[in-house]
Order: sequence, then structure tokens, then C-alpha cells
Amino acid sequence: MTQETTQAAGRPRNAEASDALKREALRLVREQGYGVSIAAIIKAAGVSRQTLYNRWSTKAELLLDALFELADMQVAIPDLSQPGPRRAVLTTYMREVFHHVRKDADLLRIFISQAQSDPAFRAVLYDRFVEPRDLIVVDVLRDAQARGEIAQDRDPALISAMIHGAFWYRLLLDLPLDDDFAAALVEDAFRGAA
Amino acid sequence: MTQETTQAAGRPRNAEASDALKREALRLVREQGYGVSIAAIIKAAGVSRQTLYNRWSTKAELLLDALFELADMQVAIPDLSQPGPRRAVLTTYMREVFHHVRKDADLLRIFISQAQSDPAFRAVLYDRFVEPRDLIVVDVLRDAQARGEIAQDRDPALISAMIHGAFWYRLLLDLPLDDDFAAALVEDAFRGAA
DNA sequence: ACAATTAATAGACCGCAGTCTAATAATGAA
DNA sequence: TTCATTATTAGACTGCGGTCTATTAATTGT
Repeated sequence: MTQETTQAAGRPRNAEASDALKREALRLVREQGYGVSIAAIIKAAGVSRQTLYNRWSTKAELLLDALFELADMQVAIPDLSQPGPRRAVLTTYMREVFHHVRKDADLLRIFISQAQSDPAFRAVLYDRFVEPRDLIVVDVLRDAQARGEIAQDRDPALISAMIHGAFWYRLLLDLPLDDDFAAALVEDAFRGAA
Repeated sequence: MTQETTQAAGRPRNAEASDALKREALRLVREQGYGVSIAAIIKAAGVSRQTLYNRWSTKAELLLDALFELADMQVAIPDLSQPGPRRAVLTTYMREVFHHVRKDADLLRIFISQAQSDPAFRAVLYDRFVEPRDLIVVDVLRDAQARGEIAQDRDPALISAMIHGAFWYRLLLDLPLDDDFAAALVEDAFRGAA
């Protein structure tokens, strides 16, 4: 048991090839847009076509991995053990999400686009991007309910869908996702007496 | 002045070719999905490739025209001169929108998808689909505000973005768009005292 | 009749993502 | 050492949307 993971038979994968592919793919897409060709990516990474397709089944899956690994996509999960109004917590969270998204908004739009004609990719995107963020917002909203900040009879999952939906709607229509919009969204979601 | 519109010089366009293209394109896409090839569409329509591209610049634009002309995409605009709560009016409207969308949900998802890599198509989709529906909802919400059904300090455009956003969010995630969801959406949008 | 103009046709062509093939390279096991 | 196994490589190949070319057809104006 000297190797980190159980060593399979045969020639091992070249980890540097994986790193180079992710790095060069993300760099080229940021520089030239998603239209950059696979040929250009493998040339920049110095590997063959098959080496890419041994690791990822589509360009979109390569870029999704690249973005999650090389861009700091992960936003800090709100700490609900701390005191203070949950409305402020959610505003801060959504502002951070928008902030991170703004840097690679084009790529995120392309991911949602690709998911529409590739069910496998839709599932991956859902598991890695959509559901985690949805669960975080639902948790904050439930806590807000417990604290009496929003009415008991409302459905946190529905509110989360409206917040994330408005986020996607503006993203896909190429409209700005700024701090004011995040605040307005949360304000409206928390509006009214508990 | 015997012709309906001013007759340009040269050979006139064959209107039947346009009709056949829209009809066969929509039929084939409904039967086989958007992946159906241009070659199959022009063969079914009995025209040449160039005849299609003389009329539409992409497959998506052909299908958008086809859907708007051949599927009854237009939902009745709510009559705000009638009495009665605007909440019910909006619920009915959103249910009708969902009902129409359900028949060609795959195609609508593809339109949003294509709009992400084709700015010209995004503009067309926005003008013909997004903005008209947005304006209708904003009008109903403004009327609801005037009638005291929702608070004066809320922003109808934001509420519409949350409603349509949640609609798109569920559409793009391939989750059901049913009557219950329409009602829940409108109920939450109208919640709280005016 | 004839010229000018625009449409329609068949089919070649381009660049693309993704697949496939055949040869070679690197590893563990026997 | 040899074998089995998996990775890598170069490059051919497929099917696609969309473009381009050359030829022919239909219309208006003179």
C-alpha cells in the first residue's frame, strides 16, 4: 500500500496531462470564448485528442472540472450558529455568488446551454452547481423561519427557486448581476410580517 | 397595384416553400427532437438548402418562426377592465403559459440554449417571447398595486423577474411546470398585507 | 424581344465535436 | 523476461450546421 489509491493494472494516467488540459482549456476559453476548438486546446496542452476524451466525454465536462478546480467557485457557506438577521446573511451570500459568477458568466451560461441538449451533463451540473447552492439558500430560509423573520406558512424551496430563478433569468438574458439586484431580491423575499 | 405588397424586381419568393419548411421543420423536431438534420428538413420540405438560408439564418430562427406561426403560442392577454382579484387573473395567466409551454418544452429549452451562443437570436427571442410576457405580468402586478392587492413599495419588474425566473429555472432543470406550481408562485408573489 | 434582377437548385466545401484505428509506451504480475 | 493491461499518440473518419459557386428559372421594366 505505497500508492495513494489502489493502483490499477497497466500504464497509469499522466496527471500532468489532466492538469495541462484543465489549465489550458480554461485559459483559452477565457481569452477566446467557448468557441475555441478542441484542436487548439489539446495543442496548447501538448497532448493528443484521445487523452482528452479518455478523461472527459465532452468539452463542457472538461471546462466544468476546470472551472471548479481552478476558479474559486465555492462561496463560503453561511454560518447559522452566529447571531444576526438571516436577511443580511442571505444578502451577503447572494452578493458573493453573483461576484464569483461575474468573472465567468459566459462560461456558466454555456454550461446551462449545454445541459439542454446533454442530459448527462445536466445531471452533473445539477449535482455540482445547482443543488448545493439551492440547499444552502433553503437552509438559510428555514433558519429565518425558525427565527420568525419570514412567515411559517411559506415554502423555502419555492422562495429559493424564485431567487435562483431570477438569478438565472438575468444571467441568460445577459443583464447585470450586481449587488443592488442581490439586495432587492432578498428584500422582496423577506418582505412582509412573519 | 394588383399585388398585396410592393413587388420587388426579380423572381418572387415561393411562399409555399416557406410554409413547407416551417411545417416540416416543426413536425420533424417534434417527432425526432432538435437533433434532426437540416438535410432531413429540406428533403421533407422538398426545397434546396439555399432556399432555407435565404429565409432564415439559423435552424433556431426557422423553428422559432415555425413555433410562433403553427403552434398557438399566444396566450390571451388578461383583461384588466374586468373586476375581480388580480391574483386570480395572474394565476390563470401563468397556468395558461405553462400549459402552452408544456407542449413544446423541449423546443423552448433549445431556444434559450441557442440564445447563449448567438446574440442575434437572443435579441429575437427577447423581443418575441421574453419581453411581451414580462410586460403582461408587470401590467397585472401594477394593476394589483393600484387596487391595493400588493404593497405600493414593491417593484413589479422584480416580481415578474422572480416569477419568470422560477419558470425558466424549472424548465431548464427539466422539472414539471404544472398548475400547482403556477398557483404557488403567484400566491407567494401576492403574500402579505398590502 | 431583351436586359436586369432576384430566387431556386444541386452539390461542393469548411470547420467543428466527437469517434475510431493502429501503433507504441508504461506499468504490475507471473 | 515475458505477458496482460491500460494510456498515449497521430491521424483518419463521421455527421453536423452553415457557406459558397455555378447554373437555371421567374419576374419587371424598357
